[in-house]
Amino acid sequence: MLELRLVQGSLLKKVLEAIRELVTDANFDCSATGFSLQAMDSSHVALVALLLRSEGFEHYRCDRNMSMGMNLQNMAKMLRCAGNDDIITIKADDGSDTVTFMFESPNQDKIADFEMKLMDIDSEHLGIPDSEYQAIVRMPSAEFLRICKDLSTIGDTVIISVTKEGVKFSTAGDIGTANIVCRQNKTVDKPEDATIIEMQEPVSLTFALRYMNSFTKASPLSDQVTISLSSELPVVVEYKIAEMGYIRFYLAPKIEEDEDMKS
Amino acid sequence: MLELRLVQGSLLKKVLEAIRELVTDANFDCSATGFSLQAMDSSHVALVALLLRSEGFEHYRCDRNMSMGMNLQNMAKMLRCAGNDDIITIKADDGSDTVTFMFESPNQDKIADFEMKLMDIDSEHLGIPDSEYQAIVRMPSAEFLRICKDLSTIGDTVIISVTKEGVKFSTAGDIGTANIVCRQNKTVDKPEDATIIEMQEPVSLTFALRYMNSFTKASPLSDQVTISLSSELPVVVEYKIAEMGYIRFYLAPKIEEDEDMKS
DNA sequence: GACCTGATGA
DNA sequence: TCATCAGGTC
Repeated sequence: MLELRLVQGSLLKKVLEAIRELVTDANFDCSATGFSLQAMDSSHVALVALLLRSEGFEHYRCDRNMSMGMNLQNMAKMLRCAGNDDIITIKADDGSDTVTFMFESPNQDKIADFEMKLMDIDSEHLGIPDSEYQAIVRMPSAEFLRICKDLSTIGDTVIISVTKEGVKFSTAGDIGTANIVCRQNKTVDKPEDATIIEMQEPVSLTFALRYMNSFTKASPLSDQVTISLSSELPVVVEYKIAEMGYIRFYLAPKIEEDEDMKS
Repeated sequence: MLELRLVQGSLLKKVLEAIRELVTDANFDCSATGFSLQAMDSSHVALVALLLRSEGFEHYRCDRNMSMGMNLQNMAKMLRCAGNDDIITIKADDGSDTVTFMFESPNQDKIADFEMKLMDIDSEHLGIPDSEYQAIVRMPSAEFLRICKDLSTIGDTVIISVTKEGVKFSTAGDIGTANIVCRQNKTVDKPEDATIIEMQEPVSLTFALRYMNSFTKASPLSDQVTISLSSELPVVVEYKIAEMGYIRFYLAPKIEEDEDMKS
């Protein structure tokens, strides 16, 4: 038996809006630790990892570990039926092939339950090691969103280069080239406006903007985004989910040869 | 070497949004006087003249006259990547075949530079004589925009008739006819709401609404528009750019015979 | 209330 | 990638 009650239901709504474009089907894993998901995007290039810790739920009952395969498009459809202020409860009986989402309006006047069929999904759960990164950039998520969108109008890939002074986002396309530099800035009125760079050594990596733009769909979850970079490692783009956990997106850098081969 | 720093970068953004629909490629001419452009629209019917005086820039360095051919669609794309509060600097080295647009965010935390290839464009720079006009109408740009849009839903051409009392915009189409009269009104709370007519003698001219509607894309640049009319002369539709200059659109009147010839 | 811009689905 | 739809702004 599983019963997870989330007072701030809008969080779950935002989580699904953030990943449904990238991942079509995925297993949600439920354990004493929390409610989590790990999945590759449909083209097997990017990876999404979600964690909602059990402590973040008002009520968290998970008698034994469960893995529930869901179609995220359909799950998002159902969650869109929840009001933003609704309390959402996720329920599943042991051995059942369905999951139930219950939405309670704040004043308890409206109670809805949506039942969805579960799917069998081959899960390839990767152990993701905690790596040391050459550079970690924390910046306003809205700014990162804007930069990725702007650069997309010029080119298809972004080169992210970190030095002590700042982080540079560059692209090139038919009509020209673009470089956007964000300086480190810790002394800002509101902490959510800060741009902070922790750098062990300079790093410069290339990524497909298409995926970056998908990742930024998670911006509503957090004012800040963290970008962790190392040569030879996938970049991690992380959005913290207040009091609960995170969404992390992993994307392998493009190898330099790619640049020469295109034409 | 050319370096023009414009604190109110949104002006340049608006200028490009105003003319990119009408003109695809054009030469920007840079001299000690200012940054200017003169170009025919793609069907060679209308003419655009832009002037941004050097005094309007915070910093204006132009060692020698330069003419820079740009694709306005691409230039607009790049300028859209500037924030509305950004400071924009236009840079070009002598003999270079590129131009660089630099965007600085107000707090200097974000600095972007976009480089664009220049083009070779045959320019046919016309000397436009300062003519005397039979009538000059000054009116709110939003009102002119609205009139042109409204009349477009009825007909394809507008007859602009000026008398001492006011200016009349008329059209006719399959579904009927329309006349909109704006009376002179100098005694208005806000000067930008005034409608002022300076008339030497009455005049009535016909124009294609399609072009008028293009011209009104410049409305965000100025609260007022000036329409200068004379028989046998192109109409001038002018939007002043605060402290800097103007955009002027020229359009030849339709000859009366046109009316009879259309079936 | 209308228009325009941005976002989404086919 | 394009057309449609929704939300924000004036």
